[in-house]
Amino acid sequence: MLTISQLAKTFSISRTTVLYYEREGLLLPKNRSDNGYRWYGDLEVERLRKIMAYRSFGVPVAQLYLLLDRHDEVEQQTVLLEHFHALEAKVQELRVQQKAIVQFMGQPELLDENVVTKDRWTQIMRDAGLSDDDMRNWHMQFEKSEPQGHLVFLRSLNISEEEIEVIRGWSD
Amino acid sequence: MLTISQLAKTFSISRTTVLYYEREGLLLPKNRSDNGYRWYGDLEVERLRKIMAYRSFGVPVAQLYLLLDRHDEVEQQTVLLEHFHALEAKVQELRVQQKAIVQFMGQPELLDENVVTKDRWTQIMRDAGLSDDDMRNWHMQFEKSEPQGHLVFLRSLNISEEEIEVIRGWSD
DNA sequence: TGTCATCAATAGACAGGTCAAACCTTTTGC
DNA sequence: GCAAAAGGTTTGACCTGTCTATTGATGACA
Repeated sequence: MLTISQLAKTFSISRTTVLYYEREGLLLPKNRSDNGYRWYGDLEVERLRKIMAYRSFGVPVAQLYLLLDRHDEVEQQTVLLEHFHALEAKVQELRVQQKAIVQFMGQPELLDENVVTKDRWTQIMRDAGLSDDDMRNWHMQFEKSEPQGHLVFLRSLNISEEEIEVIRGWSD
Repeated sequence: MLTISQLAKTFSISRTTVLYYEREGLLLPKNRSDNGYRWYGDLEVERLRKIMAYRSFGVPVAQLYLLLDRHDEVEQQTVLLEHFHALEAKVQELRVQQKAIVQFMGQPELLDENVVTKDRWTQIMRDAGLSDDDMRNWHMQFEKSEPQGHLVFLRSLNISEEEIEVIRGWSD
């Protein structure tokens, strides 16, 4: 049996967070001693372990009850799948922003400034602290997730088609 | 010359948002009439257009001054690039969560109690052809990239706290 | 001059999740 | 038996960006 602070320490979270979960109806103490202290047993530890796991998936606290209280596996799988799609939607949102940035940087006439050349881009990335490997990984990730945007970007650097093919081929 | 509400309507944002940008020192009215009304000219409209563009890239308001006030293009490109990487980091974070969900949905018993024990997990990894050193490296990698997830995993194996500390300490 | 729209300035709400702090009571340890 | 530590409850801060609400003054129009 653990006190609230012991429980919190076990999971490297704060006492307040445990209280927050209790307020949300997610994690009730097994019982209270006469002095009002909360006591948590194995079941509660197990339950918090699940909560931490689901939270690490990014599942909102407000949806945890769907995964903890209902034991309908199909329902749970559905909830997780929906959350998965929600994550995907966020990713796509970020990708759109990345794409917009790349297009913007590749078309500096929007800023009435100079064209970004390959050398200039390389220097920019180097100044940002990226190693050659970092750049290679960056291109591979870009190619994998947004091949069209990557192509547009590479063309904007006035790189030869041959070199573009080489860079895009890194992902294979 | 536009009033604040006209300006806001032009960009489909609220008047309050324009005031917010002013409070942040990003967009000052060209002048004020005797009654205190704000008046915005072409320069201010153009400036707000840029603000809206950068915001659509997801650049935080707190960083906009780096892109608006400084006309060092290298500096601006660097800011945008750093933001690009910040977006990439967020994407990777979401991808890790997605991956965890997939793995979990494939093996939900991992979160059930007393199913996968340390011995069984060790056997699974051994069956998969991993040596002791491989497992050690696996844990170190896991701890380095996803300490919280690693902790959840180790606890799921019902390993003693002491042993967990040892394993997590391998990364030091 | 009354009425309605619009402006100014300020304050607070909201979202989500966690933590900190304040203040009071109980237990613990020397 | 006193002080530290840890428990209780409750409230607020943090983050970011935008919105609503409030109150009071001004402008335009009939």
